[in-house]
Amino acid sequence: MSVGIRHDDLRRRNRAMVISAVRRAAHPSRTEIAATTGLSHSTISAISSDLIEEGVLAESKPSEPGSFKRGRPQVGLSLNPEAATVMTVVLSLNFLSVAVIDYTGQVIAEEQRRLDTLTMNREALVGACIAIVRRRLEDADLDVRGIARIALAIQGVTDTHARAMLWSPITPHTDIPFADVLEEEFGIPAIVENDCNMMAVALRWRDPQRYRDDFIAVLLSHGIGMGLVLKGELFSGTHSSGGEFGHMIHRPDGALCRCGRRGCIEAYAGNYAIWRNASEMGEEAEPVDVGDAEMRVLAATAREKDGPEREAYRKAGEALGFGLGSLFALVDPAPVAMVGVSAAAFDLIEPALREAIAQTAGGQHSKSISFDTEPNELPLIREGCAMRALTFVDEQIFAPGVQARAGVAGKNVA
Amino acid sequence: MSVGIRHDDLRRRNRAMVISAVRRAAHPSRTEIAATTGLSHSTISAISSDLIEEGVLAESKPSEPGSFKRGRPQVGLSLNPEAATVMTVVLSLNFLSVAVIDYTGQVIAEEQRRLDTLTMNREALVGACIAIVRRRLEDADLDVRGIARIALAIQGVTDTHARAMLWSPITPHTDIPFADVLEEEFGIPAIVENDCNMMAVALRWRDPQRYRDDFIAVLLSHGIGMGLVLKGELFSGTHSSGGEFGHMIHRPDGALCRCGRRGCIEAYAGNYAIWRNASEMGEEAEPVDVGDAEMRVLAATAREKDGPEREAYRKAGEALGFGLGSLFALVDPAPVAMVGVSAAAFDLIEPALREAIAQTAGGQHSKSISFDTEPNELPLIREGCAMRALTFVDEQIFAPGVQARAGVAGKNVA
DNA sequence: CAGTGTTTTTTCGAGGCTCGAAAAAATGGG
DNA sequence: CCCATTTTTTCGAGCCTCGAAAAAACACTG
Repeated sequence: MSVGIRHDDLRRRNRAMVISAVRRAAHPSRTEIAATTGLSHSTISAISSDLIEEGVLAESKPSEPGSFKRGRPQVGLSLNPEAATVMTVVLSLNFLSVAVIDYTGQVIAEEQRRLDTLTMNREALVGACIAIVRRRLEDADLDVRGIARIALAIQGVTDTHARAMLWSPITPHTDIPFADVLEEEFGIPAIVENDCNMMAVALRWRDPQRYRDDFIAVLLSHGIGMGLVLKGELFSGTHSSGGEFGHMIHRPDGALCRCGRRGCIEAYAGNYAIWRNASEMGEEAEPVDVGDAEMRVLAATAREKDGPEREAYRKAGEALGFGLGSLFALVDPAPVAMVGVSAAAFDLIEPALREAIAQTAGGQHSKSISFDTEPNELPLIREGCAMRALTFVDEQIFAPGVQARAGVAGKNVA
Repeated sequence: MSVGIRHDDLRRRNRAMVISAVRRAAHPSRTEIAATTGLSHSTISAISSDLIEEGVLAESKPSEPGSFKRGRPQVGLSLNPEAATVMTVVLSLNFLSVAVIDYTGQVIAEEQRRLDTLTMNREALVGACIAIVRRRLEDADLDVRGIARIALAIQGVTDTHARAMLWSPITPHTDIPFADVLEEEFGIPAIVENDCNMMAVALRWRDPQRYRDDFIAVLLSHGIGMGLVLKGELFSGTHSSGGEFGHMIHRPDGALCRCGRRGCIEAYAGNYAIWRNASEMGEEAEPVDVGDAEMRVLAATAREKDGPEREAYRKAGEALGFGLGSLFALVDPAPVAMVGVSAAAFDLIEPALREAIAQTAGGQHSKSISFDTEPNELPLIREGCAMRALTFVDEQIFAPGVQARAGVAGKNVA
């Protein structure tokens, strides 16, 4: 069942720890790393000199530029930007975006493309991804071997091993093994991740103070998604992907959801749901995709006068509030980030949301629930995706298990 | 943040692993342990001879009595029953139960007592627990030092560190620091755990085949509780206790719940809810405690004729079904164990439950959801509690961190 | 500008742990 | 009674981390 710790694992894990400490902090000194990891100075010294020699880390100026301290000045450690390069692919509704990222997380090159994901056939969709990746590789004048990992983020359900998209609202096709396809095509290890999970990862890197061990990222867009971090770890469902928060049941036998079921949270709070409630089309109306601009107009109208538009946002708030309340019955309250177009309309949503949450088990500790908003999800998803890919490089290439070490490290550490 | 692995941790963890392997399997040989842990024979040999010398393990007959294999016969390892003794305290509605357990998990002595938990004052409740523990200690002719740990299971919300009961339906009092009280009184380290979590722990020990890495234990009793195991670990809320499944919202502004809120699952599926629906008292009726015998009569009536009783169970099933469906939107479907009086009436609950679950996101994979029933929760809770206490002994006393080692191990390893 | 104090980093030997190989132990089969 | 077979122990090698001490690098002082 659980496996014992071998002697070689020790170094591996501690290497990974040093790398992650350097990635997290800005130019930490060896002494600072020793303090945060709890390892001795000698160990940190040994590991970091190894890593510098291998070209993973580099020495840089100390963290505090104006340090007027007495003794020997600290030498800051930083990631070597050229240690590895990764690629991110973000596939969302009618939109495909690719970026080449250096080892420090800086964007080297990028390309974005509109495409009609809903109507494309399977081969065209997969082909579009492959084509854009290939174009970036060629344009950036990069050797295929120069890319260490590819991470693909997609809206919908992915499998446990981050290898395939099982189901997605952006395409009628199911079970597309993107990771295998990309690996076969380019020979580069690839992973497939849920977009909301990547949002959560990005939030943690952006603001580690606020988004620390426990928090929730909710995507308010066409659909409702969620990325959940509990006890410092991404909480993905055991088999498939991130929690399908949007498809928790708000009202049994309630409004028609895009997924074909009834009463889902999304059927009240998704863009299409807000839209059809605002236009008084009824809860049975076929879900339509509404543009971001139209949603902004809708929000403006709702702010202006008390009509069906305002009521639509109220209903959305209510659904989200009861949903979060039920969620908080299971996992204790935590900070929430609202992301996506409708997050820009959170002022319209919040009152009903808070009222609903107060009527639930989560309401007791409503103080610890605070909301933050971020209207633009795409940059967030890409950032998270990049960090995910880089973390894989950190762990798999630069602090690999015994078997992987010789082979992979050899060709990537240049 | 995350802490590096020290060199001493290695032995500690591997010791813990060997102990747990012996506890899990029936008389495993050293070779078998080497296979399951992935450690080398030499390491297992060294660790187990240490443990035998310390009196934690003992050699016994091989696992397969009729082993006619060729070579040197395997020597089975087993736990030394006298290595340590623990105590379990289970506090439930109007009932207090204490047991003394040896290191293998066998019950040495026990005592049970009725008491009126709902009306007792705070001091009386705490005093009753102390008194029954003291009596067991004296009767069993045990030195206080002979008990290594006390584990107390209670219905309700406990704090993260397993030290206090924060809130419970069995008493009006809140924030009772049972662990501190017991430690102060007897000088024995104590922990406080949620009853449903202990049910889940026990199920895992009873049937590791079925209840392995992911499963759900649902308590169908006065209230509705849940113990959730995900990825092989008990999933407790981040701050407080196990998921308050019973207080997820089934119908916004719905039936009156014992917790004062409206529309909770419990307000449809708790004993009192089934009772008041069966007696057609309306969903506003004040919750009353219904005896187990009365519930059994109710179930029998419901089986006999199609009246309000049957409808009450149908409503309970519907609430549980939508609740599980919402849960399965977050954590992928897993086997469910229904425990408690109303689990004996699961035949009445199941049809509506399945129908509801089919209308939710969880319904897609309904194949992987299977139900098992266990009408009697008390033995399960006590078993889980015992295993919890013993696991603590395994990890904290017999495979302790560096600082704890000298002091504690000295007086307990006899 | 040399000496002193302070802090960071490296060096070095000690102690522990796990591992693989070989030896020892324990048994059935011929 | 010896051999084949399997389990368990023994032993030396190789790593890894640690603590202490040394070395390095700078600020401050007079």
